[in-house]
Amino acid sequence: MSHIELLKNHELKATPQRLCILDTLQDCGHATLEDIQKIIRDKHPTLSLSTIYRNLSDMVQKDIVSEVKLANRKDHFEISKAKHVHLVCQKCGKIEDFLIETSDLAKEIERATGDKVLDDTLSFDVICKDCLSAK
Amino acid sequence: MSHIELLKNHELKATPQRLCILDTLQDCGHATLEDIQKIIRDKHPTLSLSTIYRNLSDMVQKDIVSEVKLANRKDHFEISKAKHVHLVCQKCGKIEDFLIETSDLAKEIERATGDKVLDDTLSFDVICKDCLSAK
DNA sequence: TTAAATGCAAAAAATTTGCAGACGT
DNA sequence: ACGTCTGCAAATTTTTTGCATTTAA
Repeated sequence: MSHIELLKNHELKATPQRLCILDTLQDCGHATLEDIQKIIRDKHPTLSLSTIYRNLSDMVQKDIVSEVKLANRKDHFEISKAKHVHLVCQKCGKIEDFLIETSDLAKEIERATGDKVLDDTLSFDVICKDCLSAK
Repeated sequence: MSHIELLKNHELKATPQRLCILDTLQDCGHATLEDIQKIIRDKHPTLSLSTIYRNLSDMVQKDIVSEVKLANRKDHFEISKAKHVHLVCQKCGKIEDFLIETSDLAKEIERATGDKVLDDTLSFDVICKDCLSAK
């Protein structure tokens, strides 16, 4: 689905600013607010900071974009996609995605607590393959 | 271990301010910076905001306190303890801890990626038992 | 006694808001 | 044409810092 459709499907106008933000997220995979500002400053120098704030916030509300919170790192934003685990390399800082079935854990929690598990976000701190082999 | 020992073991002086912050975290289990300010304002009205910031930051550095980042919620602080999962109720906002063995997941990730998994932080969004039965 | 810690006030950084004009549909 | 969206500047909120004084060890 194109970003234009994506926005329209969520009752948001497909403005160049919003498309620019989405393109940036698409290119980066993960990006902090700072990253986004910096990248956008080149492509679209007149795009204001408040517009970035407002649109990220709106798109997170609409669940077009996800805000990813990780320990010891600035918050990242990304285009919402299927559930995955974040692998955060403590050496080089790279963040990999890893698709995984976590429903067994969810089931176990439901059994033990009586709660209903809705959704999950999971991250692991790792030393990535590249950093391991660089030693 | 007392909070005094806890601080001394980490080369931090056991000041009344630090003890007050730790007591507050102990009582609350989880607390946002705002919570901490509010609670401390009563017990110890002269404890300054910058001291709270500085000490939380120092104690997180020393790993006495953990900063818990959760999607769509303000960051929480808590006294560091054994690894556990956070269950965040989307209805009432309550956060429960749930001790669980996640090493199988870690193993699976290591096998599939070649990374070394160091540590984990995991949270699940739930509707808690109480909210479920309140319907 | 002495290095570390605190409070205060001020600075800096991050985020939000109001509003007049521009723009997507 | 209409209501939404934007840029700008200003307001607000959050976090950090410098420094004189106090305090734990």
